[in-house]
Amino acid sequence: MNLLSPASNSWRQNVLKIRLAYYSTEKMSHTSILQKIRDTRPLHQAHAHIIVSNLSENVFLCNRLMNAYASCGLVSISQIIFSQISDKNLVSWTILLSGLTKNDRFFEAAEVFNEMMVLKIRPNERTIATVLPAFGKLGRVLLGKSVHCYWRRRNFGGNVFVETGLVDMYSKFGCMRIARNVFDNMTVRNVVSWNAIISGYSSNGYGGEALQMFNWMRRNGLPGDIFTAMSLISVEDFRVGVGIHSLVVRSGYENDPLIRTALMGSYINGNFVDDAYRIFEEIGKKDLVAWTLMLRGFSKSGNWRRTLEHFEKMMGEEKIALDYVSLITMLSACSCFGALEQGRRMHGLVLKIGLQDDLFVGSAVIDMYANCAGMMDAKRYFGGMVEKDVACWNTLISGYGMIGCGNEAIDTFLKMDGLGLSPDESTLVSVLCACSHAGLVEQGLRIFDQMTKVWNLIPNLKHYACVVDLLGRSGRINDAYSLTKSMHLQPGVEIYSSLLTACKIHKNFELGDEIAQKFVELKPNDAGHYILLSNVYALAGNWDCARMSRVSLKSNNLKKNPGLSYMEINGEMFTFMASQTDHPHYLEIRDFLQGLILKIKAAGYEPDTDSVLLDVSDDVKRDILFHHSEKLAIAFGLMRTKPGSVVRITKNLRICDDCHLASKFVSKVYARVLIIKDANRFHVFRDGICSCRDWW
DNA sequence: TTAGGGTTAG
Repeated sequence: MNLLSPASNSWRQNVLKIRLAYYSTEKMSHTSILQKIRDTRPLHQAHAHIIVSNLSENVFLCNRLMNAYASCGLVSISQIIFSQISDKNLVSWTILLSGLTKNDRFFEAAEVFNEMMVLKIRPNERTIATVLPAFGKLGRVLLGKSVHCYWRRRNFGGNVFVETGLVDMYSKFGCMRIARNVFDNMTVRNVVSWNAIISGYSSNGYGGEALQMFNWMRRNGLPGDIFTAMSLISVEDFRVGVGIHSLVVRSGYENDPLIRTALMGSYINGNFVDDAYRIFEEIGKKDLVAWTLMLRGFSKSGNWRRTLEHFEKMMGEEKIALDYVSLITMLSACSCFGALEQGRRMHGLVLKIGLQDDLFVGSAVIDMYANCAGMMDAKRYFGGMVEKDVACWNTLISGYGMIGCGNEAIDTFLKMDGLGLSPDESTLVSVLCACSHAGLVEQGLRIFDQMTKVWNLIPNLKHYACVVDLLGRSGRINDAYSLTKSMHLQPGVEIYSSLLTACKIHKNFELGDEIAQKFVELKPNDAGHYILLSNVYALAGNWDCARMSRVSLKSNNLKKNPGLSYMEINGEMFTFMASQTDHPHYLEIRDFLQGLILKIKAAGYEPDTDSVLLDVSDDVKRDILFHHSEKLAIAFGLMRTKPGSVVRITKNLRICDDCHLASKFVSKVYARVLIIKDANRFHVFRDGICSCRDWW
């Protein structure tokens, strides 16, 4: 640029204007979208000025403009400007990439990077640092690794931006060993580098390592910042216990909105919904994320009434505009509670908001119908989708699995494979699980065997857990146990709990005891696992160990989920809790249930007191069985629905042996079809027989 | 260069 040319003066003015616009928008990026729109005006004016002043050929100016547009979210204008620059330089490419990644358009960023490679444009350190997050978010492992190699070959030397980007990328791939290796070899590290490794460990479930790195960081004289606090909040060990809050208070970020929502999330994950709600209430201006988190909190804690009330408040009083995540959360809640009526309403909202082409929403709708209405409705929605991804197919396959249609699940799986859609890890979990529910042992084993050979998938712990379940439930416990010993992975809680379940079903207490020992060493932080352990001991008559397991449950600050059953009658949801005598309809239900028990006893039912795994008298056991939530729900359902109609119940835990037995008798004596969905699958009781053929 | 809410599995 010739500074003496007549244009130079106006050029300087324009640079000034653009800088002004740039800085104002930069500040705006943290505030509301409305303000952003208002402030793009000077930017458009500057842009217009550049065009009329014949300056649109100036690369420097165009690069600046692109950056300014991208910074306020108008990345598509950035792309147009880029396409019109005749002599693009490396900075233009880098700014385009940065605009795309800053606006979450990772796929396009990777495409642009590929185009650069094709055009033999060599990226520099800044370009690489810009594009690495995109590879991480997209899971483009090979591309990421090749860029890492390229950077090493070019021998640029240490660069904190690139190296931190690499740590973050490998963490997102789940390759913590490589991430750590890059981190350890860094000569210069800043707080961002530390945060990247800490967040990597914490998000990949290595809480201990995350804390270790945090301590090491502090020993290096770095106190950490808000990002460090965010990463530590999500550390698993912190969730259930001591010190999340005190750490945050000490860090001084307690009132930050992001920290607050992260805290809410960790309380919800630890099943401390009231603590989460306390934080929610303290937030002055609640955003969609906070509202959505509470929706999940209420539904996760099994409280449908509060879930729905919260949703109505969100829609009514607060006029919060729903987005796809909040709708998925609600659909998933409807699915858990078997709330068909509300589920249909959510389906309507999906159409109203125009999210019918969203694939995530699609899976959630299919799942809701599969759980509430049946496979016909699920299939109808699936059939109407313009585009279907692997997750949609997986949802359909697991739907078939839940109703015990193993062959349909396998057929759907083969159909998907035949269409050229490669199954992913979850597909295999869904299909293996479907085989397990249907008792299709040989078919399941064959699919598992073909995993590596045909679909190039390396079995993970979940796959092994499915196969262990498949073998164990069919009585091949020793085969299941040898599989866990021969696999290339360290067995986790899931594997041992599958084995324990098998030992419990087949009353193999000797092996059960051996596995229980290993199980205890793993210190599971899920209440359900301790209950299982306690039940296995109880069945073996080892009451001391059974009691100990329940004590460790308490000492680990874990809460057992109470047994809950739900029933929707004419759109109204009724909840029943085990042993709940203060239910508004309790007396009515109790009287009816007493008569019901007498009737089915006359038909041959005898309470299965072995299902009560507590060291109490038989009378107390019978009373506990009488008050199981399913039985209260069945009685209420028979009372409140028309003779001959189907009684639908959803249960949060797995149905117990005694309720399963009683349901069979009820279906025969009362000539009613009972459909009970438990935590695992559907049981359709008809004429004294269950669709699961007592295999569950 | 790092950060909060979501679907399919047991």
